[in-house]
Amino acid sequence: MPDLILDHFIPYRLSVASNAVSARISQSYRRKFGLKIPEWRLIAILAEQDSMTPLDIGKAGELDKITVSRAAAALIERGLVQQRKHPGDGRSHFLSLTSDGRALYREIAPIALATEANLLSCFSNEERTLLDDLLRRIERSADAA
Amino acid sequence: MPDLILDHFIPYRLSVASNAVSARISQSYRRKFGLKIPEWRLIAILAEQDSMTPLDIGKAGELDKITVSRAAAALIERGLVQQRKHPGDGRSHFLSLTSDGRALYREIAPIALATEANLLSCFSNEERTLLDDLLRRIERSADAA
DNA sequence: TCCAGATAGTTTCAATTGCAACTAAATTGA
DNA sequence: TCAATTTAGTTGCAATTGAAACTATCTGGA
Repeated sequence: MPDLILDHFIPYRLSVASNAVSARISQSYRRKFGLKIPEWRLIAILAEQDSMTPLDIGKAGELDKITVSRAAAALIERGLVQQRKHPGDGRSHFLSLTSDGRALYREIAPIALATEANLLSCFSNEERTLLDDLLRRIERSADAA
Repeated sequence: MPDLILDHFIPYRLSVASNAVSARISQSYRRKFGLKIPEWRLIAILAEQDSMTPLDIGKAGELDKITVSRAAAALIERGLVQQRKHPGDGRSHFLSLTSDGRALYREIAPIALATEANLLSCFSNEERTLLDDLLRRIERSADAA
């Protein structure tokens, strides 16, 4: 009856692949470091940018403001992130990693990269780049509409 | 400091792309037909296979048994899916679409395909096939570990 | 200047999810 | 044969998530 074959339906394939990868990755962040995915993402962003407002973190990491707010609160509580006043805007503030936060990042980053390498072990470099590119394009396409 | 660039980290790209696509797609199922993603997926599976047990549906669609159970209950409630006894196993049962369910499927399927076509409108056929293939491989890789 | 939006971030509350416990039926093996 | 274990599916409860309301601050125009 159907001309739609779920098994070849790209949104389905994408969701299944993403779930499988997320499950695999988040397990290791969670078990070893007690971090949820948004928390890990926030750390990774701050490691690249040093100091940012929650709003900019959200933009940089596709996190909504509620998620950023909660992740930041949890990380501040654990002493991994610190807050300081935004000089020009009293509603906002800057977030940055503490030295504990940076130390944690230096522990996790290699593991994250190794996990990724493992996931992609059967991919050539071209394929890897291609996947990155295709994912970006489909994402842009989805956002557009 | 980091050798990990979030923006090129494949698990991140995958998650962002999948979320963008899911958001786009689920909105249309939800608004037009009042279906959640697992409900839609269950319908799509039954449209292909005609009659299956919840267990087999779960295997076919990467849904866990709780999700299948709840989706099926909701669809039965709406008269889109029906249950009948499993002759050989009293613990289980068969699920299939009712004629209303099939009618709904015939409405949604073309929309789903059109949405997919739209998402992939800037992809060549080769790229499309390639994406499917790459997603399958990374998924297998993630499941393996 | 000061009031009417607009904006940053947080909190509250309701919906969704997922684990673990549960029921019921089937299978295994002494 | 029948008790112990396994399996199919459901349900109850706790954690996660997200939308909308809220607080505090900022901006722009009379």
